[in-house]
Amino acid sequence: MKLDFKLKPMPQNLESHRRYTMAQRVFDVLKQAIIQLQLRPGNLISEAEIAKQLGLSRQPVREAFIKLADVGLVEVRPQRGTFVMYISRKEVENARFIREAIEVAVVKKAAIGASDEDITGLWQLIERQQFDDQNGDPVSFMQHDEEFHLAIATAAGCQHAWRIIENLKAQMDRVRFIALDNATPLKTLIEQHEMVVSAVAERAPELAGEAMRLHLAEIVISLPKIVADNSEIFVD
Amino acid sequence: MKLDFKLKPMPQNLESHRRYTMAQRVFDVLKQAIIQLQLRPGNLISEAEIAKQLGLSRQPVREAFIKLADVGLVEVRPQRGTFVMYISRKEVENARFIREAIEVAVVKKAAIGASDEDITGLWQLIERQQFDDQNGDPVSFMQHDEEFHLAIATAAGCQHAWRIIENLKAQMDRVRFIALDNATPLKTLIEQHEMVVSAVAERAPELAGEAMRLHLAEIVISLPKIVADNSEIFVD
DNA sequence: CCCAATATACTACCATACAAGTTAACAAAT
DNA sequence: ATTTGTTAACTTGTATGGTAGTATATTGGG
Repeated sequence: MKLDFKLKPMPQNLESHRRYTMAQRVFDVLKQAIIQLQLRPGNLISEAEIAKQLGLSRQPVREAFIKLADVGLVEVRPQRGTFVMYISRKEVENARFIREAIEVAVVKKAAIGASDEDITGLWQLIERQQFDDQNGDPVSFMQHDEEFHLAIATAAGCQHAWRIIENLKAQMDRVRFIALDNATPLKTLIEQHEMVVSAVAERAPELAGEAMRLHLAEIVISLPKIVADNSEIFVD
Repeated sequence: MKLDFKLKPMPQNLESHRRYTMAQRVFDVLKQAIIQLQLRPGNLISEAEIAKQLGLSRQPVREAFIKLADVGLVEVRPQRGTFVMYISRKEVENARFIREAIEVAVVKKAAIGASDEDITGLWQLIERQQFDDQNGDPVSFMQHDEEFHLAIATAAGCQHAWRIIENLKAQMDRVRFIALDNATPLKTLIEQHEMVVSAVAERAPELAGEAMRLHLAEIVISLPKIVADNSEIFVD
């Protein structure tokens, strides 16, 4: 298989350098490659080959594989190979369910405890999303969307929750990557974000929770069409 | 440091044998050792030493360390060592919060969709817990408790949720291990379980959710005393 | 032509060796 | 006595070699 991704440059900051091991860097690179479908479901990726392409030994690659398997992006089959997992509709729905449970609880907490500065920050993030929409820049929007959800968790004092959600999102992000153009218009998503922040600003936990629930249900609506258009990379 | 744990025997079933790697076995052993405080917070555990004690090379031990670090039971400090993490009150509460969010959502789903056989099974598990209580066998109870929560997830069609909860539980299980004798009487916990199953049997999602919420709040009540009695292994 | 036995070319798992960084102890100089 | 420089004994990170299992191609017999 032909690949052409490279490791990101090592950060100059020597302090963070120490903890940013090769294995972690390989994990980051491969995760992005999988989410952006450069590595497609079903592809075989071998320790040796990836190692050669990235110019290092099999060891750090192996550790990256193990982490990718934990997140559910690849399957390591001993003595057989490591394969990019197909996108499972069922797994996507499972991830969505857990994410909904967590994020609804988190946003309720945010509605109770967020500071005025937190809320101002949320509105600012929405403004940037509107800017992305006007510019027709869905990639930038996807990033600001992530920042938005993280900001809510932070406002609720639940940054810890993001560690979990981040892994769940991996399952959903491949779907969202496909959907960048042809799915729910950004305008709709932004309006849902506005509903959430409005409820938080009004200190209305239940309302905020329901707004978030509605927002996270969006992927369920868009999924059938995406599956129909890309059935070769789905299972279930 | 002196240790005396051993690897569990390899399962005879050759099919599962293939996937049960040494690294996984080491992970299981060390996780239990940490939860049961044989490896105490602050202890240094080195790849080489554990490897020697288990009769393996550093490689599988290293992979186990990485997984333990992901779960938050140890901290790997490059070129310094790997240390058993102190129990963080904050992290315990964080884990409890996420677990509550997930399990409440799951039990609501169970109340809607559980089959009659599922509910019968839940009552049976409670009977076993009552048996454990009468026998004064808290270790057995702890296991049946775990089975109970898993059974609810299964009844809701949410076994996938257990993967997440299992990791969160690691944080809480050390606390529960300490609390085996001196904390909440098992009778109280069992009554809470009964409340949950009753609500599920009545197909009352909201009631079931609240019963579960109350049950999971129990650790918050017992935590302060446990921290006071064991402050040397806690931080925050 | 078809099928079975066999060789070959992979794979991941584990063991071992080396490299680079940290810590602590100890010796020498101030 | 205090500080500084050096050394030695650790640590984890990375590289490489060997082993066992699997899949595929190939070959030999029907």
